[in-house]
Amino acid sequence: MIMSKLKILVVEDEDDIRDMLVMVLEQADLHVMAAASAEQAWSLLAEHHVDLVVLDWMLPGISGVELARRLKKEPSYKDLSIILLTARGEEEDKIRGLEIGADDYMTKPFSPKELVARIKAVMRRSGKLRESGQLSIGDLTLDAEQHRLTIAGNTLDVSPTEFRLMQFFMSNPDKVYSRTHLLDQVWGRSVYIEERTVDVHIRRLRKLLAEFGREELIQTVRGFGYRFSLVG
Amino acid sequence: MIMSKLKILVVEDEDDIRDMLVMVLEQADLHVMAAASAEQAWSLLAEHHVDLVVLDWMLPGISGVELARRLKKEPSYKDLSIILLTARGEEEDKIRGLEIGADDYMTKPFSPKELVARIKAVMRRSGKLRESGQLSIGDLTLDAEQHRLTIAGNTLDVSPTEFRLMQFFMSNPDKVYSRTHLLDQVWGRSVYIEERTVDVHIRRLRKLLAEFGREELIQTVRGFGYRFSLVG
DNA sequence: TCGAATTGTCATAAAAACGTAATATCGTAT
DNA sequence: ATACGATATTACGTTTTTATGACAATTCGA
Repeated sequence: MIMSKLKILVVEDEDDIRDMLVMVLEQADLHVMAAASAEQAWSLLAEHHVDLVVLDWMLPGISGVELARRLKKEPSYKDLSIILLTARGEEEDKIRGLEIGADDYMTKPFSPKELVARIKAVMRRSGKLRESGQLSIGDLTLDAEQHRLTIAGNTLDVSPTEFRLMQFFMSNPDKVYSRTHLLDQVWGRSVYIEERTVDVHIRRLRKLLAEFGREELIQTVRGFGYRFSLVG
Repeated sequence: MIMSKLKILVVEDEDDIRDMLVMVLEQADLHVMAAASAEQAWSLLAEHHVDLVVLDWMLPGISGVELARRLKKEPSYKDLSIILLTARGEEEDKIRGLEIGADDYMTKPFSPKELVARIKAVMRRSGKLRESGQLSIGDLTLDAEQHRLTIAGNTLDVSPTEFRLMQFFMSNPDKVYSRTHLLDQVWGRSVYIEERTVDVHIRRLRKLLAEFGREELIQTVRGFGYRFSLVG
């Protein structure tokens, strides 16, 4: 299926960083626009459809936080996702950023890889990222378009959260993920949820898989987290 | 992604230069140790697995050249790479250095960038620059990402502590470690645990390895500790 | 608006991992 | 060959971690 690229707007006043961001995101096959100020960003947003804004916290004039607040107030931008870039680990910033309505945040310096991963995660959660057609592992098939999970032809009746969890696992098989990581990727960083909640969802998935004798696909790695893998 | 860093030993008597080197190399995401003399270097090498030595040509006492010569004579260090630092670009030094068996040389002053580049180049040549997060020794493979330990394809079911112990051994093969050292490295310096406890964990690992006839990989060195090695 | 489905949390059960001590073996210097 | 110190092995109580079932709050449709 052909699908137009996701459109990202980068708002960052420092030229070097902005250029770097643009390059990184274009590399990741995203459609990128850039603005050096909140004002410029505002007019670009008015003219172009944008899926997600990568927004620097500190901007001259109207700050990133303020812009985020205004965007979130505007009903026409309710589908717009926002990722805030904050300077080194200011815990308070994170909290305020998420309160304002940002979907995620990143602290500088960050790895390009992580930024792209977070953008995709945010997009996936907001349903803007159509993960390419089908994912098949063993006799499990996850069809993102149909939002359907089948095992040897039988449809599994999974809830939305379980579906996203399974989607994450099947997109990243064989690797161990901590509960924290799973919460970040599947639930998003803008919600605070107990780590143990992951266990419960894992159990629900396993219960479904068990009906077809495939519960061993989701493996516990004691002390670390969970892994999805065909091999025991 | 977790990936065992390349381990570098800097041997340089001048404090300023040594500190600078350490800083530069750490910046480049290398695991760095430092020694001020050949003697100190020798004992560090005995205790830690090191991939490459950055060695000053002129050292008080045993000179860098002499240390290089001795290292190259020692069969247990045959996989150790050496980069010599010489004061001026004396062509003669260069020749002697390479004759001795150094893998590369650099003349002071040099740019940090160049040093890092040469280190990577040497490592690449000797095949130590691994791309994946895998550690393979013989038919044993430890994959940090998957958090999985396999022997000839079969997954070994190891507990968290055993996994870390194995990870340490496989990152530092062919060297003897005392129980104290193992406790420090694998359990952490902050816990107090009986030395004999190490024996028990060693046994548990051996028991697993024995299922595949590989229990001799972990060897007892009476009076000193344990060693992980392919050679009996 | 009323119910079914979904979701997060908690309490408790169950399992796995750990460290220690007791005992058996082994290695080696007399 | 023997005794002594070091290592191997086993068993066991405790602690840590995970699994599970129930429940209340919330969401989502019908």
